[in-house]
Amino acid sequence: MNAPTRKGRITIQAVAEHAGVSAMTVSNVINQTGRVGEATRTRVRAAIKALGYVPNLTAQRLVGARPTRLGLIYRDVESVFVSSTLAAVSVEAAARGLQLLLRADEGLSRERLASAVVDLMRSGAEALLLMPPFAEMLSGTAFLQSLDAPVAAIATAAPLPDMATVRMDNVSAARAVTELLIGKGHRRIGLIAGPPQHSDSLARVEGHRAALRAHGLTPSADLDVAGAFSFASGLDAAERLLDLHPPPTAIVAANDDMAAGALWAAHRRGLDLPRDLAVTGFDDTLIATRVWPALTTVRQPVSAMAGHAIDLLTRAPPTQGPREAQDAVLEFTLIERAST
Amino acid sequence: MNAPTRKGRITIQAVAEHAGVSAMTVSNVINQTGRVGEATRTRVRAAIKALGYVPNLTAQRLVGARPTRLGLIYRDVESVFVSSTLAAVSVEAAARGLQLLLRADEGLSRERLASAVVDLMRSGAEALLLMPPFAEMLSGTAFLQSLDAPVAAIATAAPLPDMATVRMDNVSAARAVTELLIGKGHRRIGLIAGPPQHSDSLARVEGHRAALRAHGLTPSADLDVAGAFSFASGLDAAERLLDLHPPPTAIVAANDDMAAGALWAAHRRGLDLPRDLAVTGFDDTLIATRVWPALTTVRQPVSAMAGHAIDLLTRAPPTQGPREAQDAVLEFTLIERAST
DNA sequence: CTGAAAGCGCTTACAG
DNA sequence: CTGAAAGCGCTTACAG
Repeated sequence: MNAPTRKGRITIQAVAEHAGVSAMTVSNVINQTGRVGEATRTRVRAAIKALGYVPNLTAQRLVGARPTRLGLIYRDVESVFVSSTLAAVSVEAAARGLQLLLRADEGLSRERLASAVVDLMRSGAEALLLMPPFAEMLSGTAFLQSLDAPVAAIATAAPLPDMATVRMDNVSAARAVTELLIGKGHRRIGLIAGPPQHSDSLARVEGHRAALRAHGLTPSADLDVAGAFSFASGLDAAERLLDLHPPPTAIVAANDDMAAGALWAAHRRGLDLPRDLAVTGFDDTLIATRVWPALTTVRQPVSAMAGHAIDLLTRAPPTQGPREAQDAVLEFTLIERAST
Repeated sequence: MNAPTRKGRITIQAVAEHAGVSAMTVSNVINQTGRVGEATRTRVRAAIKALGYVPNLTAQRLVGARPTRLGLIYRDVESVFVSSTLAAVSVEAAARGLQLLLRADEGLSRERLASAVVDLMRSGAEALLLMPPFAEMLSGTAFLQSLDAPVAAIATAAPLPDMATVRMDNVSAARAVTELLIGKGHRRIGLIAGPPQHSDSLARVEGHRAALRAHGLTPSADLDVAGAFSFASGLDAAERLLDLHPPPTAIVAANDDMAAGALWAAHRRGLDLPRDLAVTGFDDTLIATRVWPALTTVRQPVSAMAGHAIDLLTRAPPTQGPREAQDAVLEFTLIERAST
């Protein structure tokens, strides 16, 4: 098996000569643009195959109209969810031959976020991929309006008027989780919420409460504790819940990291899980199957979301006045494991 | 705050006009190549700043000699280590404005691996980043010799003759882990090894045995169990170790995922950790601080390794006969947590 | 020290 | 249906 040498790279020109046509016709065949005769098309395809031609993405990009460089703002890489999402976005972008430009923004200020986005665009980003809380922070701002590039968000709770969204139904998913617990006889269920800046976090709280109400249970204030999506915040929140008299028999956490914290709090007190306490997570990150006992959780289809959002971003026709925002809702899966 | 529009992007030409020089001089200032007068340099820099100019990477790439597209082969994305490494490589590559081309290869065949690499090069990869077991599989082959592109590997156990390597001292790290346990009085220590195709895995076994010998302990065959770096394999291996009479008082696992499996085996038997059993991992992945109890482990500087390897790859002078392989050894950190 | 010219490998209007 | 020409935004020899 021989490796292709760098200099000997096959160009569109070589294919054109081999097929006895112009480079432009080869381009037309590849991009399925323009009308090309069936015979010519076949001949060009044969030449491409014979020479093992692969278009040079860089050249394609230099001139192409479609966005090929994606900007992504992220925060909290230490979080398993963010780390996995970054990996998923990378894989999906690479699979489409796109370049990814990343920028961390740990602040909560709109100003700083906007300047991070500007930097990203200056560095060559031609489309913007967001996730909570950035999507919510930017939505509705004049800054976003002034951004002459397609924008999409994944994992938001609801469609947004000024950007494409790809998401799952967080309310229904959270409702399903709590109903699972109610079905198992739990009546006193603690909730560890996520940060209010994240719309998905709020939707999960809403779903939880809807399930309680639907089953004639009154959501009580002392059973609702605020968290921040972090492991440490989950641990703290669970400690407070377990200090109640009587303590809850189950804890619903708005993500896996906080659920892992709840497991720790239970272990510290020597509780027998799930007999003394049931715990649920959200996202089905890698840790869900590593902690003890394994977490009942909701699988969020992150890779599919990322791929879908990227497709919306790169297939969007080049800017031509205000586009109507698209919205896609992907399926979630409730996964029952040993923690309930 | 205003966003830059796509069409209005500032080019090298604009900077040149603003500074009253040629585009080539601007290029020379940016790339610090060629001799440019101090006054001119200052003027150009001012123009760059005034206009907020950022070079167009795509154009730079089309013509540039240095590799700007990195190929990476990976496997086992479900593994926390691999997922984090992918995220780390993405971040490091993006920080340098490089494009990452990914390809999964789940097989163990050299043929398939080689054809995956060829595909990657055909798609435009100009340099190749490897990790175990791929680095070991390719090293010494004629195929690698025929590859006209720089190659680097991270996380191998030893330098390799035909590629650059960036790694840590796995032998010393594993030795330190086992000595920590010996220092705490453990004399009967079980080992869950990783797959033999990974050189780092073998080095960890070696370090463990060296520690035993150094303290007059005889490595016994029944205490050494084979694993595969996966959680499930760690669980299985630990079950076998705990079935021994007498069982070990400590288990050293060659990575965190297998250590998590060992924790599960212990929990299933109702053992009190670390009193009844101490467990150690390796890598300090995200799960190390989520499992209960938190794992004593070795932090492998993955991001730094990735960054360093990428620098070696992209700063290498364009192919000019056989290069001597470079090797860098980064520091590890032994982290003691509640599992020991 | 500085620049005019050629070219990287494609695609996009525009002709024919 | 097919092609000649221009151009995307840079950098690289080569002059001066």
